[in-house]
Amino acid sequence: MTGKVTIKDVAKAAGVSEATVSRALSHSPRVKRDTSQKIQNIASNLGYHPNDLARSIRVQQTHTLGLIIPDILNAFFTHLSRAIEDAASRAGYDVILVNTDENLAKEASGLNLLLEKQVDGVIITSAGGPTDYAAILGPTPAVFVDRMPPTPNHAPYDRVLVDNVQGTRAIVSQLIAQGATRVGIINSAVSFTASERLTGYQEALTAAGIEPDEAIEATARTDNSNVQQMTRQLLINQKCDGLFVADNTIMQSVLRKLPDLDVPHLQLGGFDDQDWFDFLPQPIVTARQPIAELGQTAIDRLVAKIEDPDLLPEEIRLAATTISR
Amino acid sequence: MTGKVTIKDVAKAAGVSEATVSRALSHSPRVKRDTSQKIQNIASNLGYHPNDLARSIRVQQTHTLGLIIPDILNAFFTHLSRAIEDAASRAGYDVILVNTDENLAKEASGLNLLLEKQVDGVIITSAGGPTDYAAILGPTPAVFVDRMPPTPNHAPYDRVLVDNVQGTRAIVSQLIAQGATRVGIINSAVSFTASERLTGYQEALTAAGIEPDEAIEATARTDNSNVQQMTRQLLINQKCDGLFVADNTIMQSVLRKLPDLDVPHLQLGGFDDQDWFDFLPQPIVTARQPIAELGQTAIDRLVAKIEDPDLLPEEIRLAATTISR
DNA sequence: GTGAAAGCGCTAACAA
DNA sequence: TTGTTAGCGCTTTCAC
Repeated sequence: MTGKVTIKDVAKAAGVSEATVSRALSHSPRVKRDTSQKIQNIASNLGYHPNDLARSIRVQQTHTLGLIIPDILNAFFTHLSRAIEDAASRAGYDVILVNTDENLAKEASGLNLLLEKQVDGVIITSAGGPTDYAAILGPTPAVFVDRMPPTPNHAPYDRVLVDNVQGTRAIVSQLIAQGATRVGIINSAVSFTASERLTGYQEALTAAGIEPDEAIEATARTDNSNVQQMTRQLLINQKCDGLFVADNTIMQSVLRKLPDLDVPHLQLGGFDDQDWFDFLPQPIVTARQPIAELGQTAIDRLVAKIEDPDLLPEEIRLAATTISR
Repeated sequence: MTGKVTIKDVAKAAGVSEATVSRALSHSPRVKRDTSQKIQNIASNLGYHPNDLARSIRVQQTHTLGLIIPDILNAFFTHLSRAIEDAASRAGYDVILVNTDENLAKEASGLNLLLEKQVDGVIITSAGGPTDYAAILGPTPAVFVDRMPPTPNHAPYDRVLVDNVQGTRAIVSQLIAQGATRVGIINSAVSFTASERLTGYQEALTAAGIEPDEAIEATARTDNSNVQQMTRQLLINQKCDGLFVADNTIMQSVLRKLPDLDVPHLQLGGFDDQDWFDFLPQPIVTARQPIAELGQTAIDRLVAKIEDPDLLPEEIRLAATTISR
């Protein structure tokens, strides 16, 4: 916490009361121009920085939001947090970020940390546990983004989600259109995402007159440690000529395995686009998620809820765009 | 800012004074076991979250650090901030991040924001302007990481930097060892980085008995908008058979241009490693920066400086590792 | 082992 | 247009 100069020092130096300094610094019209000007100068000369903590505690608002994500190193979340920060900034809020690494304990302690810092609201990418968010959050507004909590009659929070079913269906249909006849799936360990993407996958198969086959529906571990082996299993043993991969971290493991496998005609598709996919020798069909809109919408809803706590929660679905290379 | 339940509520419910609650919650030994236990329970039942703002203002410390980086979307900074956050967390500090987009005004306002939030210290990747950091920071401890400010007799701050000269020299030497005879450079727009990397580049040429040629020393714009054209200029017009690229964002533009150029035997090298370079058809020689150590060292120095303001600043150089593919 | 009271830096009535 | 005062939620002497 910085050394020192407080409003009192400025007041003293300017020969006015603290109240007047406060008014001058917030450009209140109720202070004379000269006085105001003089105070500004003195403040700046003294290197005065208003203490936002004191201010927040007084006005009961921090104009700060909390953001809970699994891991900033995951490219999807890198982009999502930047989008959220930009949107928040436009709305006049700062954001504090917490990485959970999909760990429920870290998520809970991160939430507590944010609440102790008195954030005005939080945006959560749920780690998907049985966490009782309402109990932790109390009256603090929240919105879930990208993933919903698995509560049965879900809590009174907004949800801003991608249409995973539609997105996956489109990709898998595209793989089939490109000639794949037997499309396997390596699904995500994140249950919310996984179940929706599995549905989309199965719908696409059914729509093409293909019977889903459980033998080629695999699920990655959280750390993806089994993905390379699954890739071999699906592409070699099960002779899949198409493969849908549920997220970008799994895709990375798959790409690492492919050169060993000699499957030049594989039709490969996955959720989450990354710009370096352009550079791959192997074409990939992906779903580009509407990240900027996700962030903007989440902030819009959260700010609305902060300003009007009685606002009823909604579930908003945004469409993903298919990209073929 | 969350609704409500304060230490006063807990005190009332427990039939004790606020002071006792405060002691109980901070596990002071000066409160009876039963009392303490009872208070803990009541607090938890009431959903009490201590107000960290009030606490910070009272104890004059926020155990929060500020981090100023150009852009979290740049993979190097994504990793750096995660490393810094992890190291900070281990040391008992939270961190608030600000993106500057290499914009001096944003850097200055971001710094002010952090100071108003009363951070105990800041870590800065300098945008490289003539900013008078000492004037803005006042007594707040700071350490520069990755890039130093261009002040002549530099301010009393620690600097944790990568050995750009050594790193670049190693890469360019490797390109030559692999057969390149005419190695061009596309340098960074960031002046600190650029000048050091240029030195390393020239040293490698000289060491190999090659005369540096200004005609093949180019500099990218901040937004890299001229990189593709420069790539053509160097590889086609100037007939370079080797190319050193000063950072990962420039590399991305170069990679986008290469397929147009038909230069299969190009020896390509660049600073900043990315794991997806493994998947490229084109091999690349890179310098892997010691990001985790960079973050840990920066935090170590900053925390030391917070605890002992009289600590003398140092400049620490960490070596980069060359990776050939 | 516990309570009363002061005060961190600020803003917002209320007065003047 | 400016000053006085109270108080936000917390910790910390200083009493008892």
